[in-house]
Amino acid sequence: MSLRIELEQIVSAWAARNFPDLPPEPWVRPCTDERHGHFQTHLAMVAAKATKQNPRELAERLCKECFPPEGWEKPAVAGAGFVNYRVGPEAVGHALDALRRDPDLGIPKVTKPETIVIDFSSPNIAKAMHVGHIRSTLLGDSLARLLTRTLLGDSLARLLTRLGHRVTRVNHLGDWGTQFGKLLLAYRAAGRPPIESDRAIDQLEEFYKQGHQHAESDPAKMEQARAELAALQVGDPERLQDWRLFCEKSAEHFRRIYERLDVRFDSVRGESAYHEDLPGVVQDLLDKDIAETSQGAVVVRNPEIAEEPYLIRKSDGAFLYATTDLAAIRYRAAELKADRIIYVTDARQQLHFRWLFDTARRSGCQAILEHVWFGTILGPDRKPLKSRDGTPLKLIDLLHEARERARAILQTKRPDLSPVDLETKADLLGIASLKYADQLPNRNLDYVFTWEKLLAFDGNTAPYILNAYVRTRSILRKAGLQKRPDAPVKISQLEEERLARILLRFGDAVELAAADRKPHHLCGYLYELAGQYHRFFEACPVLQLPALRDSRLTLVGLTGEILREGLSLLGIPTLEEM
RNA sequence: GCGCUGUUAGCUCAAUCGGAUAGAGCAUCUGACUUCGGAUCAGAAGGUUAGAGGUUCGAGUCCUCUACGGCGCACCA
Repeated sequence: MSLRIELEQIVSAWAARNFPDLPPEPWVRPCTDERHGHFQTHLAMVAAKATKQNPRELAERLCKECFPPEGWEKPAVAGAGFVNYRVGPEAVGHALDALRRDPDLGIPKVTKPETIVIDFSSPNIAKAMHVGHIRSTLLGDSLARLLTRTLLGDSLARLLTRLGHRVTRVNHLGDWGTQFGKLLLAYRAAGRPPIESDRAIDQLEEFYKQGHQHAESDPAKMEQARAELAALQVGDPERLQDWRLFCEKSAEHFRRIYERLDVRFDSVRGESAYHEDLPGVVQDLLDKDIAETSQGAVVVRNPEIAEEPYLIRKSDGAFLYATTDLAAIRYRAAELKADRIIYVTDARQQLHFRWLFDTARRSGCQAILEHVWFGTILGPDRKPLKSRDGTPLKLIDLLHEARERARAILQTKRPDLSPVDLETKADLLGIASLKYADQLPNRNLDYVFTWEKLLAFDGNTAPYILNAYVRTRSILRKAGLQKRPDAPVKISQLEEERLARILLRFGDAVELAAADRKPHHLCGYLYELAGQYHRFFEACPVLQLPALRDSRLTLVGLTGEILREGLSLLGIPTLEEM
């Protein structure tokens, strides 16, 4: 248990006894300025306001009645009614004893485990994955890891699986939309040529582009494209065969990218899987008087959301992605037993999801529905990031470039590496940097992408944190150890006490990132930890002082484990040396 | 027009659902290499948090208005 939580329990118990009407909130927080103390509570001021008492007097009382645990200093009142607490070195040592025995490294268990479906990534068939998919892919992956880890916990977790969230990662592929009419049109006009695996996606994109151009400029072609789609959707064998080919080739492309990113799914289920459910979904909404017909189409209305209605069936009888999403919710609630469904998409779909959730709830959906949205990745010109020719930047090119740049830097820093080693490390560093840089900014904001920032080695970057990790490994190697010793930690210097206190905050950081669905909180924590480790490293010799050696090696080992675990929650691998 | 969202140091970003003197990195300047890995560390400088009101012990954070930007508003996904 973290120092903060230990104190939190004491203070919140006092709050519950004396001010039962106050809404629960975390009363104990780390001080922003160490000079005030290590932890503070503003409880007295909030309680004073609610009960019209004097805040300083209340703070004095809190001080007297809320004894901190053994080994802490006496609390003190400051400012308008803050109460400050300071931990002593022995208490920090004791807390570390608990931390080093905790296989979960301080990550708390959820009290109410849920079955959670996370819908993320969702690329379209016959199109290369591009830069627009990266945030959803990485954010969704991190959320899945965070939510899983929060509950599952490492080894102890197997015993406690039933106490953890059960996370199902879903890739909802765009494999059934109107783009297939245009694609089929051009593909068949070209005589259905074979699709070659190594450039399959490029070929398919080219056909789509042709079909799109033709259809846009020629109403007759547009009509043909519509006919192609209709033929596919009623199950024409030849079109179906073509469609399957497109899906297969696209799946290979996705698989290669997910493999490189180390992202996996429990369920890959495209829009086509819901095709047969759609008439029933619309009929059900009509039966329940949630939907109505309007100008030949079927719509849902809710003036609280918008004037314009939500379209679930076109006047020509075709269905839309709204309909598919409604069908998917039913499937996930009924078949996957989801208590909660989390959608990870860009900000532009907010209105769609408001409609979707509202409609689903009105039709009786019990699952909690959540839209976790994120901003756009911008180029240096503050416009959405594009490749040189103006098309969306392809993910595969992004990964390639990341590796090239990482290799170039490695070659100057580590000319001694063997070619094989160089390749492996360049690949890992490139991907680690890319993943970290993408998850560092608050997901709600647009952010500006630059290669310089991405692969920089100083500042808040993956290489900086990995460097700290590598140094922890290096010291243990030098000490002749495979893993950390498990010795009591004796705090003797300020820089090691600071390091220890940060280590003890890991659980809080993970919990915050998971609760907020914002992995960037974890990035901030890891950066702080890596920075403090570097300062500790400067100030505190580890191997030279026999009396402190085991204690400090334990601290070093714990730092390494938490860095590794934290990075892995972000989907970022570590390496033993770089 | 309606709605969502944003504006913090020259640049890129933080700030734990209202807490103490708003923090980092880059860029600029100054130091520390007989190193447990210098891909590091120490320090300087840089701010009226877009602007104006309001709420209160306390506002970058909440409310109102204004300015500027991004995005979305049936028959694409």
